[in-house]
Amino acid sequence: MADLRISMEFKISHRDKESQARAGTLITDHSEIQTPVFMPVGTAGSVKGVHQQELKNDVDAPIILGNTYHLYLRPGLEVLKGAGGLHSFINWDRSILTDSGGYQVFSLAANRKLKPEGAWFSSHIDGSKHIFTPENIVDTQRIIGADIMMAFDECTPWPCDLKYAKDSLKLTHQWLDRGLKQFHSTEAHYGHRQAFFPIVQGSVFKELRKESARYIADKGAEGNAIGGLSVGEPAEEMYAMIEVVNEILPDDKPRYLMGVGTPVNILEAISLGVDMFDCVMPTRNGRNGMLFTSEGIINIKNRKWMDDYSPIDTAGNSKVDMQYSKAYLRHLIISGEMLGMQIASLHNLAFYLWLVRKAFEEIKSGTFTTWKENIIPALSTRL
RNA sequence: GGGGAAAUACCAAAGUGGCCAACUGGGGCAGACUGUAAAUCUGCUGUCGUACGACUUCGGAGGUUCGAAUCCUUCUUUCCCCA
Repeated sequence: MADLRISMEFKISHRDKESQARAGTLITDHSEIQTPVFMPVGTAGSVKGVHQQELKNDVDAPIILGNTYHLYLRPGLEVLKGAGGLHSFINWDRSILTDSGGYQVFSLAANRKLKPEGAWFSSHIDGSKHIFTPENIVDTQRIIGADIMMAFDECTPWPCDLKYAKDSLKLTHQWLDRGLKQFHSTEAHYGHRQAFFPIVQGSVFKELRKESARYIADKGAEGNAIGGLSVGEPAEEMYAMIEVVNEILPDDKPRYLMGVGTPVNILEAISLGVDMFDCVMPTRNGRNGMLFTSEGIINIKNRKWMDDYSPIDTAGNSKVDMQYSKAYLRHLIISGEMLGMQIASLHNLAFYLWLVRKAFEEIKSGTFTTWKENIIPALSTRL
């Protein structure tokens, strides 16, 4: 079998002395990504409520996510193929990472059946039956054309007993080997390179996490992911898992913590040596009226903002922050106006991207840990 | 001028003798949301109390009844139809 083709470059430029935090650059054929990075989630070919143009010009996201399960069901592979891949279809010329559908194994558990060969799904759209295998998930991600493709895994639920976690991990590892094989024996379709990230599982069991991290580290992939966390377990358990896993995962490859999280989660994970993040929180919670700001967390639906005409966030990381008042945004969200959801999503994403860029700068200047400790109280304050 | 219908909590609207402090919507208040089946979901919404519960309510007044939002009398108000 051929060696993993080099499909991206990752260089760590700075390291924090007091923690495992690193600052670096990840380069794909579509964009240069400064790490740590937060990747907005665009499940179905759209970061909900935010234009691609805003993602570039205002949020300045170097990479966004897509989801294999959702894109496979709709618009479907023929449409994606006809468009020449997802980048072209959605008019996004920066990087894209696609989740494999492993999370849907977890979140759509009621609609699926796990078998050694793969996972049978009933479509949440029309009930039709489909099988996802480690192989066809690679093929599908080839058609989507993601710069970074994810291995097909089972994101274990929480709580979950040791036996279940063990069996699940075994399955995830078997699926990984099959996915890798498929990855190595297929080619990218659209002239740009694609990387393939394996995913560490093991629930909240340290020994399983270590075993999984060793198994994955051995594969020599260009980047590695930590999955199965932030599914309900206490944050401390999540941090403990990240810590043991990162002691084993290759230091010179990017580490991607899947599905995390709150601003505080992200800073803590950065200090544990994580480089990449994604989460629906800034967009979903934004649509539901929660704002992450430099001064704390705001539930803009609360009555107290009714006549607060101050800017959304005086730190002003996004153009909308100074353009609109809290009172106006509250009115829009309360009234169900779609503009409210758009502004909230844009603000939150801009805030998240500002946070990781700031983390980069602080790591670079050797002040990350102090800065982190100082900013955490504000980030977790409920206003 | 004549005939008919109706008045229920913030709004709309069920209930037509006890299971009613009163269905259900809406509105209001608060909470949840972490690789998006989510512009979604949950709770509360007469007063006091954490709660068991207690107390005051269904236009006003009076009455029938063991018991009334529900039946009777009367008053007030609103709406509709015919002149």
